[in-house]
Amino acid sequence: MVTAKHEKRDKHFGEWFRQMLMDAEILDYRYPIKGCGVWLPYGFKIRKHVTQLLRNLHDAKGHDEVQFPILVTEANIRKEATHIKDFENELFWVTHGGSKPLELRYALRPTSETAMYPMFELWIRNHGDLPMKLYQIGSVFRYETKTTRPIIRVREVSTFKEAHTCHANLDNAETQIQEAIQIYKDFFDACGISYTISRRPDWDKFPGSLYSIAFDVLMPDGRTLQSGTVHNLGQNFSKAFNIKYETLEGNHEFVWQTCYGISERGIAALIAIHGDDNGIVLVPKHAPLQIIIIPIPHKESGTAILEVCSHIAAEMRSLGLRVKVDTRDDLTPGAKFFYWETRGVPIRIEIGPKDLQKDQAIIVRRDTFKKEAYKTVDLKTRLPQIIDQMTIDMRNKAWKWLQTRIFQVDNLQEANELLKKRAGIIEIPWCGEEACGHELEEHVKAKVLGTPVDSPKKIEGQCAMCSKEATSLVRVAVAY
RNA sequence: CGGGGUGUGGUCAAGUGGUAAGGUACAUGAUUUGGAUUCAUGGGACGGGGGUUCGAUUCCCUCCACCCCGACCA
Repeated sequence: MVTAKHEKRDKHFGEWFRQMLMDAEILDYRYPIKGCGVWLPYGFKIRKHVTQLLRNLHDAKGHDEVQFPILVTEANIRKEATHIKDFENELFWVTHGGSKPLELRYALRPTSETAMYPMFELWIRNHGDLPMKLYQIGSVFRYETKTTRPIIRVREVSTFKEAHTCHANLDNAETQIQEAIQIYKDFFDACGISYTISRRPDWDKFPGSLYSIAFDVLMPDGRTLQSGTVHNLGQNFSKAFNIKYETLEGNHEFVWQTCYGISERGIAALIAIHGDDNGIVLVPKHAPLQIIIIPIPHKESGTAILEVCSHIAAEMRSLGLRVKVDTRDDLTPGAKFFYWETRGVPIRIEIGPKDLQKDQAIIVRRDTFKKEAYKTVDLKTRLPQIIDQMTIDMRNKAWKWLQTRIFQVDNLQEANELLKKRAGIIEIPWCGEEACGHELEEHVKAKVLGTPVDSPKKIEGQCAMCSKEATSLVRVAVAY
């Protein structure tokens, strides 16, 4: 009997991940430009479900979807000083129109604040225009590093969902931050992805923000992937872009802003967290195909088997499930098992001559490979249950795994040893001083993720660096 | 951006200063079908540009792309 193995995934994660993208036909990264990849039909369908989930979550909280241009004027991109300072070295520039050099060059947006906010200035007139909550899903471009990795570190982020909100005061902006965090929690929970939420240290916050809160996903190789961020921008950008509103009293005030983003890294996390050595494993919600029915042909009863298969398929479809019967006659059933396992189809139904006799079907779960026989008449009620249970089990498994990879230590040596072997996320007492944070990063050669937001723990003891009284735990991990 | 490595059909991979094995995938036809059935037949490759040479896939330079380490970064 087949069981789920994670040997290759855990020991050679990079190689495994690339293999998955190609084998499961998610993304072809052989495009001739560094850091760019092509979403394949199957991968694009997964992407569509994921982006639709994001749309639903944002729409439900009163956000409106928009689409801004990719080109940004140089003047605008330079308006907020700290912002441009951080992005300067990562910009792609458009310098020519046809064969003529442009007098004013354009940048490809590395994120869309500087594309959107000049328009916000025009749109926002008075308190009635607030709050304004917009989002878009599109591409941003960053020319930043030699070490690109498909989906995980790219030069064209092709699935960048970014939301931008404007508010009348800081309190409302803070409330929005909480709503954003909840949206992202809902998102990752629906995907069955485990995560930590940390408040980034000041030296690592989004350029131009008051503070940043990040969702980090621990990958099987022990490195964290920053997969979602929520920023409180304060009035930094509204002052730079002159976004003002008229109050009830007739005064003109700068708006308070937030922004929060999530990218295709969410899909990378989805693949990495649930996948095994046989392929990817999709949460039923996002699977382009949720049930694959594989007939086991037989000389005499072959036609009858196919009839039962299509009957079951029709029944599943009437439940709103995405289902398909694999009728290809040039492949053996075994070959089909492998084919659909690679692509992560959550449920497999096998129907052969034996099952026909007993009026039953064999149900196999992709995550556990658990095989069970059910009466054909019961499928209609049992399959939705199995799918729900599978979703819950996958999420629980992800969280359970994460818990085993978070370590609380009180000294640098222990932290260093754990991080050296990429054990996971380390939590260590910290006084909150930047100098100690940098010392920590240098000592363990890893990145400070920040202080816990999800489970603020009471902390007694001393800063592992300076021995002063610790004010909080700080998380540190080797990051992507 | 610094250091190192690698580019041979879709993919994996031998080999050569005189145009190139094999596996797998693909196509066609048979045969099989409860975990990748077997056989036959077929098409398809030396990353781009420049140089050395009678001749370059092979040697040199360069560009592009990929991989590893570091820096930077979501």
